Amino acid sequence: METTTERRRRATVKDVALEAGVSRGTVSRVLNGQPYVSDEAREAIEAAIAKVGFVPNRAARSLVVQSSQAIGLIVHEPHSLFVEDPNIASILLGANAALSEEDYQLSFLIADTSRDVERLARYLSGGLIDGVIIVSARVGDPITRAVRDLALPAAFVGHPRDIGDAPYVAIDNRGAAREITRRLADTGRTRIGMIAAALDRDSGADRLAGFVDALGADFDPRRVESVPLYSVADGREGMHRLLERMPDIDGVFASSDAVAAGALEALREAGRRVPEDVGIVGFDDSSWALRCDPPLSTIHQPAGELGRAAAKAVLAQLRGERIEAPIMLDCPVVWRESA
Amino acid sequence: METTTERRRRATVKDVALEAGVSRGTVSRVLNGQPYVSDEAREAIEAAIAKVGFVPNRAARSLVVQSSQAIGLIVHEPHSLFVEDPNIASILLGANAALSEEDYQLSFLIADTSRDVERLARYLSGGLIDGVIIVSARVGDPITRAVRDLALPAAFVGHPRDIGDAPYVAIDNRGAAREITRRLADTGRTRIGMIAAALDRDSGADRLAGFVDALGADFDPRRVESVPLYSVADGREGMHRLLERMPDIDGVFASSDAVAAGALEALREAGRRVPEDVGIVGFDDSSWALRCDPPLSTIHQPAGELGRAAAKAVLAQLRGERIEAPIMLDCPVVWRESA
DNA sequence: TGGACCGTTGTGCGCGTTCACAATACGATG
DNA sequence: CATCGTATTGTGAACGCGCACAACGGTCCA
Repeated sequence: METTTERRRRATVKDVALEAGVSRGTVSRVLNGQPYVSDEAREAIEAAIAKVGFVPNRAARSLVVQSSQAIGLIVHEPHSLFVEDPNIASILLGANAALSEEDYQLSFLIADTSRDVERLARYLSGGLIDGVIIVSARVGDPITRAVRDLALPAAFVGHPRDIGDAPYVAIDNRGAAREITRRLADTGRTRIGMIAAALDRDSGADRLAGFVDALGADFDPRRVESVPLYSVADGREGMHRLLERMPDIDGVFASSDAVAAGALEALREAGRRVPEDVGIVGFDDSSWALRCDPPLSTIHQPAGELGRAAAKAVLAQLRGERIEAPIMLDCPVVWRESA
Repeated sequence: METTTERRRRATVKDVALEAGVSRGTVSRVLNGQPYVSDEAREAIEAAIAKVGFVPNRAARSLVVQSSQAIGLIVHEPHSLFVEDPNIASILLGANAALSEEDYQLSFLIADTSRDVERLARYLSGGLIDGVIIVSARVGDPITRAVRDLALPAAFVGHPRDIGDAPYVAIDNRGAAREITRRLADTGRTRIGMIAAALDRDSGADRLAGFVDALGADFDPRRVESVPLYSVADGREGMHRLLERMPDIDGVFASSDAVAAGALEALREAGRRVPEDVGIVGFDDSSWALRCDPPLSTIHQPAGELGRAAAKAVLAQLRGERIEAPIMLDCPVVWRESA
């Protein structure tokens, strides 16, 4: 043993059996709540378990039943974004709640560097994880590939195009973006631009598509400024560039609340008033939305529910059920003061 | 098997051995990089591994070597706080980086409800986790007790009083609080109050102690408003109460940036200008600090480094090293515009 | 009294690894 | 040529558990 603290040998079923004066099989039966064990045997065993401080070895159990009662939630993101994004935490909590109800343990796995990705793939294939929830995957993501190769029960939050018919839970990003952009127009804005972030993933691309839909014939690619991440810094940068190209801009659709928060800073720096001079709307209804000044009009993204639904989808697969249709969740517009 | 997709039987060492025409022992040797295996055997085995798509079963390996190359990071927090707290994410990332370097997998475990706590304790004792990093434990925390009972290598971030001589990594909350409060006084504030959050944990209590230190003879318990959580809502609530009791207040030490953000809202609602009428300082230097208007003067908490150091402490214990002294990290004052 | 049946219990095997040991082959050395 | 050491390999046991099966003792009915 490698600790200095001389870790004492753990009690095993055999110890319990010995202590209780029964056989391993009987102990195993009470452990798993199976029938055919007499009351006196059960009591003796329970007493013995308490006495020797027995706790089943999960590795051994996993080995024989080929499952570990643990499911992973994988986030493949660069550092910075994860720290800033409150959505991920909510998804995590929602998934945990659903799993907890069925006595599954959630294990949150993060893939940061490419080295992480490799190690993670090994870990997943090691049999210590029964299924996975994958958040914010990109098209061509190596994690996605690894999961498919392992035929591991999985559910995606969001919908990268290359996951085949794997179950996913999502919102209608495109429709929501269309709706919120339209209402921006309905309130009288005529020179509307967009800061489009994360075009390399489905949510980003779909939000842009919704924007294009809404503008219809008025659409002009010069109205869109693209930035890599859903981050405050990128939002600010994007807004600055947009202001330069459209000095008379009077409406902005930022593809996330964080992006909107950055845009708000840029607008303030440029001396524009919100919502008087320019109206702005975000996406997510994260804690950013209320924290901004003025509070953001945005799309409510049910992050907790997404996590919960994804978890349930994985559990269903574990039970052998087949998930046919994607699970789509509602995401209403929340109208506040920024537009 | 429980999946509908007919998960194919995984290849085992035996399959590889058969394919390569050698014995299990030899396969095991190349798998673990041990000496005494001929070049031709090694090549044959590597080819066989690739051919049959072998990947070692971790449960089986864990069973015999009594270790799993995975360490847990436990956060025991009610929902809301975790979602709001950017520190936790940074700690997580720091720990992950350190573990990744030694090829350990980080598994993030959250304990939300009391049911979670129980399940978590079972999970930890199951042998699938070699050690744990514990964040934000309270005194008397059942998780702490479970970990001690298991004699699991552990490291705490922060310093609950009842962890005995378990290794921990922390900052000098008391000293930092003292320092920042003093500078509040040095800039001419004379009627200074504090919003003290989370007094049930060491960080909260120590920050209050530092405040008391700084005020010295001027201290009066009526200057302190206590709230349960490091949250924006509680900060706002606390500030409102403080304003009521000290209408002439001209300086506030909020025990975290989130609390300060809430206080800022309350001050704005009360029509006080910051920093002209009242100066305010926070604690953490989280993303809140820069996001507030005006930007917060605060204490820089090296969250990523805390996580990294805690991870290293756990790994050291796994190697059999004994961690004598607590690990203390620097936390400089960051002076901005809110005071 | 014999057999069928039921509840209850014990036993052996296998899950996929690693590890210690024995066994083998080969060359070098006396 | 016998002996020894060294490099390499195979084999059995063990890790802790669940499961299938056999075995036991008793009750009930014919």
